[in-house]
Amino acid sequence: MARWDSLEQEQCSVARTVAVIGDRWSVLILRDCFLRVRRFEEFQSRLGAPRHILADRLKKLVHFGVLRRAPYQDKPARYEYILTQKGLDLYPVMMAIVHWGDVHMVDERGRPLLHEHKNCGKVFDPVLVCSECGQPIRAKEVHVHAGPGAAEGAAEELAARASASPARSR
Amino acid sequence: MARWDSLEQEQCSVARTVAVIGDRWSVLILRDCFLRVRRFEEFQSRLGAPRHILADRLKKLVHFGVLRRAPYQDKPARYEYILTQKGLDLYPVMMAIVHWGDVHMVDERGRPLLHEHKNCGKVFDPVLVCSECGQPIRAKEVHVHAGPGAAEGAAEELAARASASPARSR
DNA sequence: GCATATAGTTCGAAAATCGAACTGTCAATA
DNA sequence: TATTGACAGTTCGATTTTCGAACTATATGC
Repeated sequence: MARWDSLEQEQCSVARTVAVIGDRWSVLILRDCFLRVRRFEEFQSRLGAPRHILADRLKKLVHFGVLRRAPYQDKPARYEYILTQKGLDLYPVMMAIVHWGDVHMVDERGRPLLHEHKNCGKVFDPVLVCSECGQPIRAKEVHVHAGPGAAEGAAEELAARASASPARSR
Repeated sequence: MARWDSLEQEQCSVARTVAVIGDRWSVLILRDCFLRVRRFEEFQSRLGAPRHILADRLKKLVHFGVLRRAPYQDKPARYEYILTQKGLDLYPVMMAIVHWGDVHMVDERGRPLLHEHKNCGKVFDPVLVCSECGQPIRAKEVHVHAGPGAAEGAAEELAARASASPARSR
């Protein structure tokens, strides 16, 4: 992953997130974390991943503060991997991924899992809404600005791109 | 990607989504798509990806119906890559990724990009809410059931896991 | 005839991943 | 006491992917 370390430095929140969870095993590990899997052997048997790859990914997720490695017994020392708050904050990413898969990738048998919101007691879908007005968000209703951490020239480039080619020709 | 083709077959919406967008370049390509990039050369110069890898990923995204390859001129024939509805539906995934990066991976200079909701005119954050009651969703407030497309034994396994280890010991 | 633009393809070298076997610690069993 | 089993990794050679650089193909403009 030598080349990919530079992603962390990029002036882009997608790139920086991809540096953390942008490989297949990491996403699957996190899926299992949200299903309360915590131990090496259990990750391994569920995922079928090569053991050293699993060890590497767990190490990396700990390094990035997404998981923490907590002892659950001495003699012999054993550790389990638990989501930190930073890791728990990936829940919207996971749910968005699950929902897209539920809508676009299911077979004729339907969804593998259903999600029930304990607060209201109903099976639900996750919906992405605007923090300010509460309405669902669609790509075309969003305008992108350069923020304080933008790269040089990003503002101009975004402006040019926004005016070019009016959204859709056909 | 020989081994990963089997992900598509798995009884899990995360795995099936990962089969489509589960590598680094694909996510970065999609980021650029949502910023209205459409042409091979522009993807290539923005991403710096090896050209054959880019070609391969674009081919795959078209194969999965996330992008379509549309001609924009004859003589010589030239094509551009445009998000389909299936691709546009990945917007919540992208926004969730961006937001996590904004919160957890920014440097001292702040967010690279700001998102303005045209409907309400404000800079916003994406929030994941319950489709049924409209409240924001947290991982601990969700109970997972086996759905109609679940694997054999999934229901029992989930039930066992839900009762085990009451959420957090320390 | 030659440079430029666009969208790829080809190829050998380098890096990541693979499966299988091995290591180390300790408890329980024979 | 020797052996087996559970757990959490590490090591290793073979395979697969990715990398960077060069090359191909089509057409326009000088």
